[in-house]
Amino acid sequence: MDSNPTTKTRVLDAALLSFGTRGVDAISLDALAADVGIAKQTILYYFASKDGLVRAVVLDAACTVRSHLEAALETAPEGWGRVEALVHAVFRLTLRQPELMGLVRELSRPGSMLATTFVEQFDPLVERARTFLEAEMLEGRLLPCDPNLLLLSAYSTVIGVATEVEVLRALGIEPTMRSLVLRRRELLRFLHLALVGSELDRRSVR
Amino acid sequence: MDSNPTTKTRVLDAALLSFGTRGVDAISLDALAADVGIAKQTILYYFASKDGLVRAVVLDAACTVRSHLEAALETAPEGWGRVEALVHAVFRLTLRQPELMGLVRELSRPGSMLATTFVEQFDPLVERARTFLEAEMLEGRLLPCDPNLLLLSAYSTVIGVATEVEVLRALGIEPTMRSLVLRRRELLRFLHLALVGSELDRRSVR
DNA sequence: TCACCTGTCTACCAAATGGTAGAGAGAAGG
DNA sequence: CCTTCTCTCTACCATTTGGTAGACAGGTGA
Repeated sequence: MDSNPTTKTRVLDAALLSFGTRGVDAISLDALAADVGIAKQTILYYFASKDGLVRAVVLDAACTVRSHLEAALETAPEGWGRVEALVHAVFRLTLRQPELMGLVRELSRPGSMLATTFVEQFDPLVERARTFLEAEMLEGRLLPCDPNLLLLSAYSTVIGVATEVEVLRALGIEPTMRSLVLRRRELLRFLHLALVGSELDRRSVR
Repeated sequence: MDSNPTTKTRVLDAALLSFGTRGVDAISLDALAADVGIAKQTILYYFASKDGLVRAVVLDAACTVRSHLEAALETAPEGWGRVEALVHAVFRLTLRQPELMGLVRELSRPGSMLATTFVEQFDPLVERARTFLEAEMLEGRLLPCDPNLLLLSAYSTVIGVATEVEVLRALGIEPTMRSLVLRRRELLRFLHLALVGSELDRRSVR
């Protein structure tokens, strides 16, 4: 770790945190500058405009998420284990940097220009996932279905379970570390049933 | 239908549309007034402040969603049919008023004050769903699990599949009516597997 | 007729916002 | 020592934003 981060990265980090938790529109450059402890103009020195800053933040976030997912796939076993590894990676990331997932949700608003920017970073990963699913279905280890729609269902479920804190509150579950682990386990069971079609042995859930 | 809606309801409707599709922060009172074709002050005559307007819109939206869900439950059969009926209701609503679901997503941002306001409207429905799930599990028609977490998974999946238009685009699926129907069918299969534990007969999917 | 209430408008305002201009400090290099 | 380049700052500015004050028109009841 660099103990003396550059001003630019400090701005990027603070922006990611603020944008991801409170939304891009809710954060002014003045507020962000005050947060970092610099003058607004210093931000505009590194990023031509607020739009430029937002784009940089989004690219940065996409890069972070992608590298974590790829790292998780590196060491993942075959078959169902890969799904498990990805879910674990998402939850780990959500725990450490909730703002990342917040930004993902922010971006997926219909019509958002940035969604494309963000999502393009994942094209290779999506392609890998698709071919993986097709292969598994062919070999009978996964129930056959449309891989695209399956990916969507799985994505929605994982992101939702990882980030829907307010809905959880409404259900009477306070979002603690413990409840996060429970949610992950329940989610894996849910996914396993939908994908593999049989009950997951609870003891085998990492 | 009232062919001559009051100014107040015209403001509410326009606000729901704008807030739901582009976000609350992105819409100024001036823009909204211009959209409705009135002066800004007229909005502030009916709603004490922008915050007041937003709250009214949220309550209105919650009421709409709730009444649709309740209506769907009225005529729904027992067991799995109830789940199906709810999913159909959500998709129907998403098709007719996408901005409603957009607002729901907007609200579920962590820390949003309005989330509570919105979600309180659904307490009775949630309670009903919970007891329903517990009863079904007891009688062996649903696989046993934590009803709260199951509700969360199901909610996330349904809302996600219904609203993640940008993610769909990234997967190469243009959001047409046809693809919406396909998504719904695939989602029901997904849910049926996870809840009931066996393959859903495709011909029986309404 | 007069007072009053409702609904809509024009005119205005203070604060905040994204952005520009340009000065100053300090290091680097000739 | 002087120039140049990098980085940060203060001082502004035009526009937008949520919100206030108050005028005006039309209807209603005493």
